[in-house]
Amino acid sequence: MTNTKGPLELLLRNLELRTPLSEADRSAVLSLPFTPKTLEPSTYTVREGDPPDRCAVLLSGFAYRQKLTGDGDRQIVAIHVPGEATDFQNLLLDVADHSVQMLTRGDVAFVARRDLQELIRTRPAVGQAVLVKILVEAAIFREWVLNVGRRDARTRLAHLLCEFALRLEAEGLADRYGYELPMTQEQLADATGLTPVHVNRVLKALQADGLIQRSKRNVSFPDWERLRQVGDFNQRYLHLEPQLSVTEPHPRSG
Amino acid sequence: MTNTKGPLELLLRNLELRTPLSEADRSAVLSLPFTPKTLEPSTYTVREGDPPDRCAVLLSGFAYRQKLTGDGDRQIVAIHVPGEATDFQNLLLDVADHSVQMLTRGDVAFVARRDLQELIRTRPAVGQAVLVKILVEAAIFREWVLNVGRRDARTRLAHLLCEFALRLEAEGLADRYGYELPMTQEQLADATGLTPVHVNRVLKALQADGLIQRSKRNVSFPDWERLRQVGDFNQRYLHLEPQLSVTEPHPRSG
DNA sequence: CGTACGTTTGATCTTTCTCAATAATGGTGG
DNA sequence: CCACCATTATTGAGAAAGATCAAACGTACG
Repeated sequence: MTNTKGPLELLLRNLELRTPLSEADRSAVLSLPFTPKTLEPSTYTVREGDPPDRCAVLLSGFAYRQKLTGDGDRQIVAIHVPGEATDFQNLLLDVADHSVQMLTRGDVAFVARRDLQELIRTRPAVGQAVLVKILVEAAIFREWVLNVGRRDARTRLAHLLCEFALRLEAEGLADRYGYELPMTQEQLADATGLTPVHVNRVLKALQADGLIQRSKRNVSFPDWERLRQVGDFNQRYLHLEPQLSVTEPHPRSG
Repeated sequence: MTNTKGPLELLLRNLELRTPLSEADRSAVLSLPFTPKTLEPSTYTVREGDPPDRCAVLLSGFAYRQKLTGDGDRQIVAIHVPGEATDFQNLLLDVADHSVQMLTRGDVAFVARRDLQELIRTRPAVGQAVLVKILVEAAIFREWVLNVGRRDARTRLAHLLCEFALRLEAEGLADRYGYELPMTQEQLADATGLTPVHVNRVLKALQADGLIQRSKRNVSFPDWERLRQVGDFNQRYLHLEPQLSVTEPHPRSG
C-alpha cells in the first residue's frame, strides 16, 4: 500500500467533471491507500461470481465489462477509459454478476473496496460524486440497450464511435475528430451485438461513405456532424456537464 | 402532502429486501412526505429532457422506462413492479435522459426529489439501501444489453418471462409458476428489440412446446426448469439475497 | 521467417422484419 | 344486451439484414 499523491488525481478529475469537490474532500480522495500495478490485455480485474473486494482505477489503458450467454457468446456491456474506476458497479453488491477485463495494457491503482466504502461514508460529498458517476454509467447502459435493441448495424457502430469520441474528449484524451481506438473488430462486434465479419463490412462502408478514416487502430471523422446524424447520436445521456441539481451543502446531523 | 404511514411501507419492504434497516431508519423512510395519485396507463412519470424533481413510488400497477431512436423506434429499457421507486435513476442528474410511463393503471406516491436527497443524506443506512437498489437496477440493464445483443428471439422472450417471474415472486406478488403479465405483445417487442409480429410467433412456439400457457394476459409455466434453461436464465444478476458485504468486514483477505 | 492474431472477402443460409390482411377482444354508448 | 369502435392478436407471403462458413491476406513480433 503506497500513499503517493499523483495517480489518484486522475480519478479525482474524473469525479469532478460532474461533481466539483471541496479541498478537504479532494485530499480525502487523494489519500486513499492504493496498490499500483501494470496489467496486460485481457487480465481480469473483477471476475463473475467472485466477491468484489477491490476496485481498479484506470490510470492508463482501457478496460471493458462483459457478460456471457450460456453457450459462450460474449457481450461487452461497457468500456472504461483512463481515469475511471472500474468497479463502482459492485460497490455494495456481494457477488459480481459479470467480469471486467483489461482491453489494452495499462496501469491501474487497486483500491480496497472497504476503503472506498469508508470514504463515501465519511465524506458525503465524495459519496455524491461517486453516485453521480454510477448513475451516468447506468445511463450509458440504457443507451446501449437502445443501441443494440433498435438500431441497425451501421447506426450502431457510428453511435459507438461517437460515444467514445465524446468520452475521450471529456477526459482530455482525444478530440471528437479522431482517436486511437484500442478495440479489435471482434471486440467491436461484441460491444454492438454483431459478428466480426459484419462489423468489418460496415466499417468499410462507413469509410467508403467518407464518414470515417482508418489507419491501423486510428479512426478519424472527416465530417463529425454527419457521423453524429448517421449514428443517431445525442450526447444527453452522457451527462457531461457538472450536475448541479443537488442544492445545498450538508449540515451535520449525526 | 399527506403523511399517512401505510403506502410507503411497500417501498420500505422493497428496500429491505436487500438491505435491512434499523427502526429509526425505517420510520425515517415512512415519514417521507408524499402525494398519492392514481395514474392511467401511459401517463408520464418522468419525461426525457425535464429536470426530474419528483420520484413516483409504485404502490400498485406497473411502469416502464423507454428511450426512442431518432426515427421513432421505441426501446423499453426497464420494467418496474409495485413497491419500486421509479426514479432513483435520476436522483442526482439534472436532466432526464429517458422517460418513464405507466404500463398499467396504478397508484403512486410522489415524493419530492429534494426530500429523498435529504433522507439519504441524513440517514446513511437508507442511502446505502437506495444505492444497493440503484446498483441492482444497473445490473438488470447490463443483463438486458446481453439479452438483446446476444440471444435469439426465443431465448430473449423466455428470459424476460423468467426475470419477471422472479421479481414478482420477490415482491410477494406472484410465484414463478405463473402471473398476470400486463404487457401487450407490442410492449414485449419493445422490451426485447423485436417486432410484435415476431413476438407473437415466438410466444406461440413457446406455447406449442409446452413451455408457457397463456390465457388473456395470464402466463404460466408448466415446466419452470425447462423454461429457465430455454431462457438461459441465471438469477444471479438480480441479487435477490440481502447484500451483507458492506456492514461486516470480510472473512477473506486481499 | 514462421506463427498467431486480426482483417478482408466471397458465397450461402437464417432469422427476423415488412407489408398486408383478418380475427379476437374489451370497452362504450344506446 | 347489442352494435360499434379501437386495440390487440394472429396469420401468410416475400424481402432483407445480418449470420455462418470458409478461405485468403496482412502484420506484428518472438
